[in-house]
Amino acid sequence: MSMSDIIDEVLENIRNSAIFKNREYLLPDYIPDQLPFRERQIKEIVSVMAQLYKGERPGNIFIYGLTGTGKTAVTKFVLSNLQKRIPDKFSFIYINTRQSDTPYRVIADILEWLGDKVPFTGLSLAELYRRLLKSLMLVKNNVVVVLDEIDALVKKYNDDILYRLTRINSELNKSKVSLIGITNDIQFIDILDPRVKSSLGEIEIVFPPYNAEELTEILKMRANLAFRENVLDDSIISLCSALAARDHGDARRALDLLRVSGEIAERKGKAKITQDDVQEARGEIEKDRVHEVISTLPFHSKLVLASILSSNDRLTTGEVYNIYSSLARKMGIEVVTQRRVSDIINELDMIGILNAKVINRGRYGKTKEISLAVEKPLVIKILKESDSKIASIWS
DNA sequence: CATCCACAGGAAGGACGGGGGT
DNA sequence: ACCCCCGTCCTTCCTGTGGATG
Repeated sequence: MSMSDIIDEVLENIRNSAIFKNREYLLPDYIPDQLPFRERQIKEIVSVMAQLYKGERPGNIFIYGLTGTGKTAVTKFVLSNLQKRIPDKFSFIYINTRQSDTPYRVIADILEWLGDKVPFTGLSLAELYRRLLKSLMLVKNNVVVVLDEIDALVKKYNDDILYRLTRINSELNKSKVSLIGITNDIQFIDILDPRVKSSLGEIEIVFPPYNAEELTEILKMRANLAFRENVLDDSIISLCSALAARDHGDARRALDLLRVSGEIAERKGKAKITQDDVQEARGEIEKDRVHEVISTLPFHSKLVLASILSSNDRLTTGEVYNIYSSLARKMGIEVVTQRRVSDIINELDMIGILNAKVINRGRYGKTKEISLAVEKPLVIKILKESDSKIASIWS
């Protein structure tokens, strides 16, 4: 089969889809031209950014809101629309600090965006800041830097990068930099250095979670764009919204759920999405997530996880460490310290594979109560196929 | 009511592999 | 060629702690 045949075939499949008219409208990175229930936030951001029109530096903005409350979509929406209207007044860069998760990467991203080629690693941070300043000197317009999910970056490192970025303007004369910081941790601002706090928190905007009715409305709009007629009725949309509303009103999850439900119905060759498809989609999304996080774990984290699987009860840190140690001994592998295992347990908790709760048992000490947060057979299956040494535990 | 358990979790730093600048 | 930097995973040493028990 030739290349163009393959392309034709894929296109043909899409044209023939009984379910989707245009699947892209349900993908997470699609920015709609309507953002319902966010008028107030849009207005606030625009009124701050309007300073750009006069060629002045807008105040730094700090945006809070849980995941899937439209923070990123609204910010991108406002900036790109503004860009269309006053293209010669400013430029902006969006950086997700979950992807670019070190100060080095963030600065490197800005430099690359400015057209400066920087090595993946090797330079000192000080050198990067020097280059950044040099490059910014040559920029004529104001620059808006959006830092999405900065709480993660600042917690992992410190707020030095924010401090430097907020201070950089004093070294620049032509163009000025303004920051938009996005976070889903409300308490985040408290851990900032007071100087950064006062500078970054010039304007604060809050994004409350969507409730079930609002989610329903949002899903309806997107469903109309994405699906063919009569593919789904309102009960499907309500179900997706209800499931997502239970999860702190996360619109992204709701959209994912709807899209995957559609994909499942399509794979089955059905013409309509049913409630069962939605339930199946839930399971599939969760499985993908678990697979993704477990298979990329370092070896000892996998081994710690495997240790926890060996019991159906809740375990303490000490018990986990004992099981882990004996597994490692059997396999002839050096153990890491209990201190490290304690951190590994926290990491596994963070990514939602375990539940680890600190408890006080009085006389019997302070420890963590650890249990599996996901389906055990699934974890075993993933561990087996991702590491042959660990697979030998169950053989 | 003080004690003391079984850890929690912070701080500092090191080994190592991937990558520089000059 | 030489020395330097970075991120990741890990160690060592440490101080802190809620509440059942004696």
